[in-house]
Amino acid sequence: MALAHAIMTALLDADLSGSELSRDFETSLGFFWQASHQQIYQELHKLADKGWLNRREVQQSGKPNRIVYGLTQAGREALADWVFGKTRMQSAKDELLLKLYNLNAQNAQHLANEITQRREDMMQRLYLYEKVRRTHYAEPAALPTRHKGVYLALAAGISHGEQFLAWCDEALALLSTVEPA
Amino acid sequence: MALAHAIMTALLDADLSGSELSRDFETSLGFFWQASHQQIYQELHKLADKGWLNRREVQQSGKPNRIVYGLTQAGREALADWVFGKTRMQSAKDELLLKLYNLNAQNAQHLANEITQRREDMMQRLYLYEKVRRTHYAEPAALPTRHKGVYLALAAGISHGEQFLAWCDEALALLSTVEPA
DNA sequence: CTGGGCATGTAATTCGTTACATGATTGG
DNA sequence: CCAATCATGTAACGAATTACATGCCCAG
Repeated sequence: MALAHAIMTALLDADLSGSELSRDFETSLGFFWQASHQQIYQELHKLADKGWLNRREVQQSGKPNRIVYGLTQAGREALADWVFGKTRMQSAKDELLLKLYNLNAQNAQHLANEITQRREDMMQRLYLYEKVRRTHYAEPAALPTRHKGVYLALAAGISHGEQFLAWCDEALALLSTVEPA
Repeated sequence: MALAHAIMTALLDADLSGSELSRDFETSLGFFWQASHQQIYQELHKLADKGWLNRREVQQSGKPNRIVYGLTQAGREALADWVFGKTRMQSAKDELLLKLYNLNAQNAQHLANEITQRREDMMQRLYLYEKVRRTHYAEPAALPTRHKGVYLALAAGISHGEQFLAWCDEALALLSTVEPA
């Protein structure tokens, strides 16, 4: 049931449409939660049926109409309760590390390429995160309470990203010592 | 299909039974791949049917018999091929960070407790990882090729863990500035 | 000889992914 | 007008979780 709460969390600050939520799950929120647009649309229907979200259609000139969802009071309460429940999920699955277990002279170059690619993706992401930090969270201790939590999630993303870059460098250095087949 | 390859990877060095695999997925491998025993038993049957694993029963005095699985030649080849395919999964889902988005004066203490708990779990895990590194991977550049890959996965776990501890400290410090309700 | 734990498994349900569909809009 | 794109959605399938089941051995 965690996707439901992820969606409601994304709606705390602003009402959003399915595609806007989808984009959030690819960028900011995407660091610690992923969901496809298909999942999101399904879940939005379920949540609206449950009475945790309300739904309204917004006319747009020169664009398809958006269907915008917002938290109801019941939704806010369900979300607040959920925070006190048991926290279970902390899954991390990474095929790349699995593949490294299979390292040999034949595939070393291939794996090095994959790591290089990921390094670049992470740099890109870090650049965005750092920009957000500078512009909105320069002085964490002075933030309003809820924003402190958002800042901490951002900080987790940034420090994980920096650690990852360093690991990539170590990995590429070590892989370069593997003699090609 | 990645669970199949995770299991085969775990069987590269030694033949294992379902419960032994299960334990591996909780500890070493568990850092970047998780699987329940139910999933593992199901997948073992599938893989044996496919001819990628062989299966033999080992009599044990004073214990239930173990059913031990090992890679076949076909399994080794399928695994080697898989390394060259597209690497998609890098999912990370963490309810705790999601909950931090919902930070307020009421739940700050609860969240601080959860972070403290996770910090201790991670310390425990790091202690094990560091011990393995010291005893088996003291000089990475001198390792045989495949072990270099295993080392890199371990190194990813360790540096991620260290980063996480630092983040926990930052988080606890900032949470302590939230006035209780 | 019984209660608890371990190794192995099955079944039902929920969650997530892949593939496909539809209408409307904008760029060329 | 045609191709590409966006927003919304459905269907089928595969993966993962939850709940339950069975036999066997050990400790008390």
